[in-house]
Amino acid sequence: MQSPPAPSSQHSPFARKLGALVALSSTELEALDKLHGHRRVFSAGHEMVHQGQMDQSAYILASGWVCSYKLLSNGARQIVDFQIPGDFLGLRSLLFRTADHNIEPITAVEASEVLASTLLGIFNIAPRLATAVLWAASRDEAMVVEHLVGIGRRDAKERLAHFLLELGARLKLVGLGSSEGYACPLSQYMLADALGLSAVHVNRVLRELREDGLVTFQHGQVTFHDLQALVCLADFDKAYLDHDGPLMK
Amino acid sequence: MQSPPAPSSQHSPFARKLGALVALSSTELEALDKLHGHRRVFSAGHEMVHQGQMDQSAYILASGWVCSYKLLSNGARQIVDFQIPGDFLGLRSLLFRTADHNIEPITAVEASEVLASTLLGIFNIAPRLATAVLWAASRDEAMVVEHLVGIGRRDAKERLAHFLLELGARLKLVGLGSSEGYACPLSQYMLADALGLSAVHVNRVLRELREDGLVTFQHGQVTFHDLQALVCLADFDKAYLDHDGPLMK
DNA sequence: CGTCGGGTTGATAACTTTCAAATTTCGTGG
DNA sequence: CCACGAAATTTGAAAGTTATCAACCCGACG
Repeated sequence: MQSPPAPSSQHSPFARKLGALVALSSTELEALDKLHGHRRVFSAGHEMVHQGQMDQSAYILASGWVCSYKLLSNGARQIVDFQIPGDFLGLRSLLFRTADHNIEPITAVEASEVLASTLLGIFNIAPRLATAVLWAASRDEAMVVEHLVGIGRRDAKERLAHFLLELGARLKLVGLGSSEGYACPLSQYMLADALGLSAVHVNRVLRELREDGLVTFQHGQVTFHDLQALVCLADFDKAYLDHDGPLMK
Repeated sequence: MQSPPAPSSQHSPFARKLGALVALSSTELEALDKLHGHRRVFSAGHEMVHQGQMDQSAYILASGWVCSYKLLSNGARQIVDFQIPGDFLGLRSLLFRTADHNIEPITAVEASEVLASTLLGIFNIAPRLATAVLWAASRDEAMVVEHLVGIGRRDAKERLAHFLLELGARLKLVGLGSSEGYACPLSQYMLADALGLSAVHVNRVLRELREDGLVTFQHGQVTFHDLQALVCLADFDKAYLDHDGPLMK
């Protein structure tokens, strides 16, 4: 969509992402590379961060899928977002003293741990990176907002269509998907908890979408059969996902 | 809840808010005061920012209520958040080149306009303020997340109860409410668009809450009749709204 | 093999919306 | 100060969407 000036493929996907928002100097790029210190591995189902835990780290996802969710006292779960490779996760857990949500790997995961002290230290060395991270956080917030709009004002079919499209667009940005489709390790239960629906209903709606010849969600694979019609049904506009290049020189 | 060290009442409510997150030096406080340059007045119903507009300013609300919302192509509206005095609004519209949502005053409003150049300039002079604003933005995101959870996994009654409590807690923080209740200029239509319900249903649920002796929402006044029972019904935890004092010295 | 989690389907119940209409509130001009 | 019209609130009835419950199927895995 655009060509960020500095950060090239030799830098981390995360640096590339920030570089698309704020033009970064080589000093700043070096500072960013420091973030990728402690590479850690997690396996599916073993929580990385638990609601209420204190002094948590953040992570930059290198491979695998993760989900962030909250649990209610009635036992219900709301998944707030899924993270895919290249995503920064747990910023709020790091910034606030205590984590306000859970983070759990969906697949096996590799991630770089980012300590609070490291991140704040980097903001000292390269202050403009704080602005860059603010930008990135705002983009994440825009995603949550879109998610909110979907749950609040779209019916199940539109909502599911929108979700599959958004995920596709995000995966495409990091080279894990195309306009044909993408590999997707999510279960229908997870879709349900993300979309505020029951798993049974997700299943039915998925069938409708399939029978309409729009998308297919099977065997861990999402396939778009009629992308344009799907975009139209979902009223999907990917503007909030990618941007027009560095806004700050 | 806590006593922020530096910023006292002589500074703006916004400075006080940031001061609760990051200890601010006097230089930084002065820089913040620069934000309150152009005081502007808006009247109810006249949009401040429109979805798609470019190069918008942000605002710091001095008085009045504002709402941020998105419109869907099917005509539905989802209110993402209400802003009350002391709130910063339109950060995303400023950070991204083009606004991704509408902002509209609910009552007559006074606000200080913050130009993009001013804000970024201040980050240059006082880099730690960027971190402080990142903190503030994360707190806002936490609110949106809580909102998302409510719409996704709470039924109408819990959702409404939670909403009224959250609003009350926020107003209390800026001295506009107490545990008795607060003045509230919102219509039932606005509640509906915020909570993902129909106005008719909001009305019915409001009646139930009233008949249960929990809260009353009438004549522009919210009154808590049984706060504890309401908190229990809504599973309300205000942890995400206030914080434990400066996390960064 | 037998179990277990995920997917699928039908039947029924619950919650919420929509439509329609009556009632009340409130600002404005006479 | 009252009358009027617009907007907001309220209520009932019917329709629609989604959840819940229950059962069955299937493939992975120990």
